[in-house]
Amino acid sequence: MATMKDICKRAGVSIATVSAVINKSAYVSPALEERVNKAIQELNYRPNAVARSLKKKSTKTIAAIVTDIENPYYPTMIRGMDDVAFNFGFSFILCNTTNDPIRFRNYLDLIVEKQADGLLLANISTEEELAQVEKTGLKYVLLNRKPPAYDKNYVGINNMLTTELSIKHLASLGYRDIAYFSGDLLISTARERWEGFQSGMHQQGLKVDEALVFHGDYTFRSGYESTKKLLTETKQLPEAICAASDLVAFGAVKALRESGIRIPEDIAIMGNDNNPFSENFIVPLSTVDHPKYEMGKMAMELLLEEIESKERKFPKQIVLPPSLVVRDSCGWKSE
Amino acid sequence: MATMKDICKRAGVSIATVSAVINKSAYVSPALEERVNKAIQELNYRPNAVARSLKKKSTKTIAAIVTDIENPYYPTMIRGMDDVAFNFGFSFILCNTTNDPIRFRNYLDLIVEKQADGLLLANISTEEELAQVEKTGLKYVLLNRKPPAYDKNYVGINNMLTTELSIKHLASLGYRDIAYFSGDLLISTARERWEGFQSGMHQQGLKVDEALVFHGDYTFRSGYESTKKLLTETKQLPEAICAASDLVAFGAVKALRESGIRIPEDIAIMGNDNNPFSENFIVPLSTVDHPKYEMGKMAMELLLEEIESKERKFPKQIVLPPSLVVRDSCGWKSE
DNA sequence: CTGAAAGCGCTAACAA
DNA sequence: TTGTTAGCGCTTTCAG
Repeated sequence: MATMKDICKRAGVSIATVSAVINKSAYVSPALEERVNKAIQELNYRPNAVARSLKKKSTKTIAAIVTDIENPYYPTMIRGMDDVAFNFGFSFILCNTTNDPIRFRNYLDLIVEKQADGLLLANISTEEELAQVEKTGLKYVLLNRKPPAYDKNYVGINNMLTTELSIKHLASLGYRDIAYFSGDLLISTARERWEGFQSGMHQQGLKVDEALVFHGDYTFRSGYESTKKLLTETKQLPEAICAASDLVAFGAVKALRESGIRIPEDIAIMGNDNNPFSENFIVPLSTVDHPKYEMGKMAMELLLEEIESKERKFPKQIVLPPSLVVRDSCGWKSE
Repeated sequence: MATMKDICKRAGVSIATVSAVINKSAYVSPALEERVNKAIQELNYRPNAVARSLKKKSTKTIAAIVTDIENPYYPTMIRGMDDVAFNFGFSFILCNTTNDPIRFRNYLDLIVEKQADGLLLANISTEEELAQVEKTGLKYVLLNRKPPAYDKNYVGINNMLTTELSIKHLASLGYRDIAYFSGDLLISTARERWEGFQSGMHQQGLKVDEALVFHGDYTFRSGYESTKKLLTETKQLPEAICAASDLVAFGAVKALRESGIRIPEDIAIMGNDNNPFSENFIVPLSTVDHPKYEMGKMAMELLLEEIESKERKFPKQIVLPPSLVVRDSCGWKSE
């Protein structure tokens, strides 16, 4: 690899001049600039970012930590991140913890050693995890999930509204007897959706039937099992199921169909998050769309702003709106 | 951030001693080692990897370039890569080109500037792209797709076998009249699957009906449109459709159902690649599983081996076997 | 406007 | 066994 020294020899100028033309950091006479550029071309020279980073104490790289890149929620978020990182000339280290806390710790160490300029975290749920992040001293922003009472930089969606919207939709279709399949309440988004369910029911003048709420997690399996339980425990089918995620709804649909129950004729089902496959699922799933791309994008923008500006910025929480997506799984109002 | 100098002051030793204990690169008396470790603890010191990289001319980072991280084929591959990178203490820069050639170029520049130790590429289809990669001078391995006649480091699957397996399965179920929905033949995997279809038909003593092959790409939309075309152009439905990807199969299923055609009763349909949602699709899709995780894993291993060993290794092509996954979309042999 | 030189944090000879 | 020192490739004063 050619270095700046090679360039200055070849161009017959000093190293400072080379630096000046590369970074446009000072006026250089057209003649010299020409010569330098020519040498750069000829030697196929590319500046060494490692050396520059050492000097400037900035690597222009951001790390993102995610628990499970195979969950289709994340690739879209990641694309949002990557798009803005790319536009800012930053690169982007991806860390997939597979939900392993020790792997999380190790990634954090790796990230400080590599001198990343900032950190994006999509799955921080506890104070302890947050404390570890704080300990790195890095600038960071959380997105999607957050620990209780967290009040620093964050971008997420209005999860409470997701379920309120769902209930409103269900109620408008005439359903009153509504089951809820909750996510894991240790996770902020699941707590918020659960609250939204309750307040939504309240707003619609409906009451929540404890026998009809099942606490599980966001997985397909959880939806499947909750449905099986529902089917055995309760004598009469509810009119509708409100699921905490599309995967949960998928699982429910599978179990329902195994019992010969038709959707939406016998029961309506509402998802949450608008999984890429919902549109073409067995029965196109009515759900609530989350702006995942924007989440990733804005989180990266927020972080980069924070990094590029010298002054300490005031913490900012950005909450994006979800939106109802009506497909077939809840039926249609008979006029 | 504390530096090595801070440590040596605090521990009252020389900087070389500190380096020796951190890297275990030389014997240090237990007493000194103790003192050094204590100082490291107290100052919460972490070595600066960029300084180390500058000196050692190795960054311990690998970049991966992928065209579309939202295609569920890739997250699994990426998990495979990340798992081994993590185990080797490497970190992992993700570059999502969104299929934009100029973005591809820019990523390549970024990657050489950042001094990545190696490069993983999942979507190289042309000589030109390959030439650009070669020009970086980096060690690399291709996976999944490759340019024609490429004979260097590669890991992929036996794509020809995927369609042969499909046809064999279809034939065993008694189908003879089989349509093929191809991917984009500019892509190596699509070419290989297409060849596999032809040779598979041949092996089963079946002949391919030109009127029944549709060239498109790997998308849902392509499957949908090919089916519409099939439905209008041909008077009689084939007995089965062999799709070049699961997404194509999904699109076909959608179009078929819109026309009231039942699967598998009226027509059988076979996917290819085993999308995570195929299992729970409208009709559970029979398909061919690709070992995506292993592909990512082995590609990263191959690359890391290459990097860690000094001698020039002999190029290696690893071809992994696909495997048939029988679900419901092709029906079952009536005893 | 251009060049010389110091130094970012670390490693690895080489000396002691 | 431990310490001194010269760079790695670049940026950035500061003189000229």
